[in-house]
Amino acid sequence: MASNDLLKGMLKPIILKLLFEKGKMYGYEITQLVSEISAGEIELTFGALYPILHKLEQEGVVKTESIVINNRNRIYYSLTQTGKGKAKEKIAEFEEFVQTLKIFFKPNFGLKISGLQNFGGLQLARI
Amino acid sequence: MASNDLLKGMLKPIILKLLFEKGKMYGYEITQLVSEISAGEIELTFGALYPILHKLEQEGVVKTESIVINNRNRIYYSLTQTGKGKAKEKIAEFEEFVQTLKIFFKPNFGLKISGLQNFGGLQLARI
DNA sequence: ATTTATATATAAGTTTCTTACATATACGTG
DNA sequence: CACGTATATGTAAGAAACTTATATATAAAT
Repeated sequence: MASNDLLKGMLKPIILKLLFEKGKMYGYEITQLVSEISAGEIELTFGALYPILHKLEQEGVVKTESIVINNRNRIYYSLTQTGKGKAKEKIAEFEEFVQTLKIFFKPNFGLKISGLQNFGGLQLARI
Repeated sequence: MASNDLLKGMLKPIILKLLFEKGKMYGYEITQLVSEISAGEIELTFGALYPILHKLEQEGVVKTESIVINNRNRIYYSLTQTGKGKAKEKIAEFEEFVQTLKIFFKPNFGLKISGLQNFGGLQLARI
């Protein structure tokens, strides 16, 4: 598994993305899918997951639906109408952020090469 | 600027990557370069930066060199020999993690399409 | 004279996550 | 039948990382 420190701040947008794509999911299912998608790289623990889900519900971003399957309780989470809008924003922000992160390991960080910035008014763009 | 939450855990690997590429840098310079590279998306605050640098020094990952320029003190940070090895590891981890993050917004999360997993033993790979 | 840029640093507080604990049913295996 | 593993949700204490506010000091620009 990836160094856990790297996860900070990523869990909420990942959960929102999953709910946005899948429509509705229950907690345990989310942990399994995150593990599957990331090929075991990201292990979303319950201690992290449930507080996030509860907070999202409290904020009105997600709503719940409780059903009993095989004598076991299962709580489905889905985005509310307003939650869908917020999720879209967060997902866009997240995607933009990942693009930004990628720049940090491009050759020369995608910056113009010093001394070659200017060729008769031509500007070198980001690689 | 990107939602600051997203930064958590990313600052240390970013700093290590910069030191790895640039050889030596001072604190203020690091904040400026991070801002430039990320086109203002990431603002590395001093309150975050200096504690990280001090901790890295304490761990023997970086060493310092203090000089006076224009009557102002300037402290250069560079990776130690052992620090270079650690930095390489962290950078590799970081890059792998960014690749993992990218999967979360691929169509179908890069997973096999349900019901089409198996074509006479052929396995669909990640997209 | 005042603001902005350069330069380093600490401290209080908040958020976020980890680790450990708590509870309960279902299923497979020796 | 006992035991472990999988399924399912949850709380609480603690650690780690970052934000915000504060402090200090010089140089350059307006």
